[in-house]
Amino acid sequence: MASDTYTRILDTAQALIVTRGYNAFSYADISAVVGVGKATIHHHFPGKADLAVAVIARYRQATEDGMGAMAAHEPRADKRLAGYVGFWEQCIRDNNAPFCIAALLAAELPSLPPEVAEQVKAHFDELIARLTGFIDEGLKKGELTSAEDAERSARILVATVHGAMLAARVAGGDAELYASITEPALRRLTG
Amino acid sequence: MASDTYTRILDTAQALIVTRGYNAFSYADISAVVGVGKATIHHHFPGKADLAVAVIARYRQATEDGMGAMAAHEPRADKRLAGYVGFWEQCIRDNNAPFCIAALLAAELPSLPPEVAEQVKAHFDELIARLTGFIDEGLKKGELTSAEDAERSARILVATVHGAMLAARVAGGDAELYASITEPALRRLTG
DNA sequence: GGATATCTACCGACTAGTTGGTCGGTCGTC
DNA sequence: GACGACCGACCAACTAGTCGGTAGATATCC
Repeated sequence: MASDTYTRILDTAQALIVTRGYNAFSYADISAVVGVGKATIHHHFPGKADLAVAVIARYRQATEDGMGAMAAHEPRADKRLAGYVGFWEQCIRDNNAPFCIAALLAAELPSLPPEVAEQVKAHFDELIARLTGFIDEGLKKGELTSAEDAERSARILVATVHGAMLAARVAGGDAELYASITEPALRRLTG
Repeated sequence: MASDTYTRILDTAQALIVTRGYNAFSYADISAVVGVGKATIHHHFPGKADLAVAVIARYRQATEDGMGAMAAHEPRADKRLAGYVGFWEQCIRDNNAPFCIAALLAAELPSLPPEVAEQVKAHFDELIARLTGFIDEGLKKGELTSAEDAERSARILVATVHGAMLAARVAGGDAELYASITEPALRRLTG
């Protein structure tokens, strides 16, 4: 039973990590935003690494849920991939979570506590596995075309999406730029 | 005339930023590596932002020099692009500077001092401009083929390279993985 | 040529503020 | 009366940055 404060700490931590990364956010920052003492944060999450792990674990779950829902409700592989790519375009446009936490933390990976790094790696594995599944299915059903095998296509797509996020961030949160980079990558699969 | 200490501080700062990012390295770290007092670092670089700006400025110059040398000595556009993509593959393989500083700092952009952020943006602009020039020339000479215009192709290539760096870092510095992602992106242009 | 002034590189010791984290304790609820 | 949520006060370690000062090279003046 996640309490309200618990969830708000998690939300705030997630937002802070998305904009600043792991090393540049502090308990004091969260304390100020949530309006609760620093000790309270330690009560829910003993250490900073615990907090970060909880954030990514929840993020992984949300991703899995989203992917699962897509697998259940959207039969066409091309539309599934468009859904994944388009999801981030919308995030950048709305500026609510304009970056993939795991991608950001991946950049900082060598300076991350081991538990946190493991979560990041796990997210990448899951994401690649999901998309590989979608692409594999799409290739077999003829909804997608690719010169490469499914896994490699998935890795290329994810890399392009992450690189496009970076480009959009440098351009001040330019969702159009993100779209103009990812659209050809998507079209290369959907034909 | 850049003194020895000055250069070593710069080198160390660059190495630290590449592995940890801007927010997770300190004057004390550099002090310990270079073997000079913290005050000495402040003597050469008054503030942390000054140091970071100097690092990226030098990095930008090195990039421009490298790109210029390629433009001068390598006439074929396809080989120029392969040179750019292959450069990073070698960096990852040698593990000397296994990540583009500007790409790493781009992720941290919202938490960067404005002067540093500006340098990062400037690097991206220069890099895109250079590659756009290469691709534009290559398209006209028939050495390259692309469904998109030169600038867009350049942005796609850069995004793929940066995303592939991220993937390689997550995979523990896997240069093969980097190559397997970037190679198709390159082949899409070189035909 | 010798005394003097200036400059650069460098350092130890310090500061104010922040970091993640601990402690003992209070409050309300079950 | 036990328990979870919460808090203020505290801590040692670290942060970027400052200060006054030293050693050595170089330039200036007589």
